[in-house]
Amino acid sequence: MAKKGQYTYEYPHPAVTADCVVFGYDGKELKVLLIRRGQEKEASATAYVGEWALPGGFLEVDKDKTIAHTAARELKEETGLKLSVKDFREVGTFSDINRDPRERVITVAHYALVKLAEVAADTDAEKAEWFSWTDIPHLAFDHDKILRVAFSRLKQNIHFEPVGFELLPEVFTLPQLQHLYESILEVKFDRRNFANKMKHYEILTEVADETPRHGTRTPVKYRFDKENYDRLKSNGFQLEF
Amino acid sequence: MAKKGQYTYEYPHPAVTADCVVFGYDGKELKVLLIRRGQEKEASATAYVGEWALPGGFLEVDKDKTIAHTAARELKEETGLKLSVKDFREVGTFSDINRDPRERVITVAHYALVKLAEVAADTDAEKAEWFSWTDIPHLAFDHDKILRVAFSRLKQNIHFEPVGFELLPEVFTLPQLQHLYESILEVKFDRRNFANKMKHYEILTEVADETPRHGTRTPVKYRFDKENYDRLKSNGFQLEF
DNA sequence: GGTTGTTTGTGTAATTTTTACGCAAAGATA
DNA sequence: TATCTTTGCGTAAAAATTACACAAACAACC
Repeated sequence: MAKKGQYTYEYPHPAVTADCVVFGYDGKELKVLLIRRGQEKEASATAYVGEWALPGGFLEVDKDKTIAHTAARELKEETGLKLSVKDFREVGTFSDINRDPRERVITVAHYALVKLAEVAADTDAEKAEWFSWTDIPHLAFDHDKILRVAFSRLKQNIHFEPVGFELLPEVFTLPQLQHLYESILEVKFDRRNFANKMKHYEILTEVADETPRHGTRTPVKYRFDKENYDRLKSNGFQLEF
Repeated sequence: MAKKGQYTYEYPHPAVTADCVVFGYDGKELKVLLIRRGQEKEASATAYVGEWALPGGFLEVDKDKTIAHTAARELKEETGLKLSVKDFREVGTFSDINRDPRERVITVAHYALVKLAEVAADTDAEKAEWFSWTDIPHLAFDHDKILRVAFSRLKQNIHFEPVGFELLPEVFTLPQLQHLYESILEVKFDRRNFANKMKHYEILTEVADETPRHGTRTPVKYRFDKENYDRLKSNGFQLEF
């Protein structure tokens, strides 16, 4: 353990943290990964022990190349989830002078999208838990606010980026995709118009169906065509949902 | 002056700064306010002395309520320009481990839009200078990158917010407004379609013309109708330019 | 004072995009 | 076998976007 008072500066410095809003989708609801505070073997005295919070932690000044690296490292440490640095999108900075009772802490919030089915096994159930978007508990610090801003950022970004495909499994159906869009945008679409519009973009590839699904007519399965998406995008096309 | 080594922490802390990209518009070109580094009577040893840079400076840990307050305070100190805290929109965080040669410095970039004609007299010509967007010098630190990101953020936001009106004088003409949109979006519009679309939004109020203008047919003058804009917006309308 | 050149304002038809909507087939359940 | 839910498909109406031409205001020039 480091000796107290080891690091001195001529002027006061704030602590800087990165927080992570990790969104997942189980085919029905949008979910968020939260941790319970307290178990940490961390530097500073803990605060909000026992409460739910966003995963996150302190920037390591001489290790973390960027604040996104902090986010990735802390997410791994606190939840077991190992994501690439470029999976994190910045939400914004939260800097209210009293947002942390211990000392002045500025946090840079990020969000990330994961394929829930594929990563569910990786999340350390001891520390972390997936919560439905509609059933989020009260959170520590200003994390409620961060969560709201992160969601609104996701809602904006879905208009211009194919973020939906990062939340769905490799192979998915149109009704699944539509339901996801409806969950994020909080609206309802007409099934036929949604399908027409999606197909018009030519970014879906039909996949040969193997495993029939549950109790109704089996929907056609698709895969996101990233090659074509990148090609269209480089030709100046916009997604515009 | 504070004694050296006065502030100690158990773990290393980064310094945090706020930088400001202030955009103005002179009726012809988009402009940016820059300062020349060096004159500062600041805490830390200076870096990039004599080079051009974005105005900005260090968070005062126990004074600045939020990082936006830092931006406003530093802009005032360095350029004389006094803006309200809510005039600043966050661009993003820049945190590369080597972006400042002195110590680890995280900066939160902001942008602000001003009515150039009204504030030009306030800017301290000793320290600050307005540069045309098309003729920006090389900047200190990673400020070139920050500037590019700030501009792209402005470019995005103009689609959803009436940002154009923050850059124009109270009273302006349609050709001025169109030219501003073209400058920011880097496209050309058809004059008639632009006028039709704008008028369709019903956010412009015609103003009785008093002072005829320069060498051609005098254009009709307008004022931004904020009341109606807010009303339309609360009814769920979108600007969508 | 007339001519020329530049800038502004206006409206409509053609095209494209978005919206609204009905029906038949696939499979599950009773 | 009948019924229910879910999926896939296409078209007509409405709305938005685009393309486009001419006349009037004013300045500058002769």
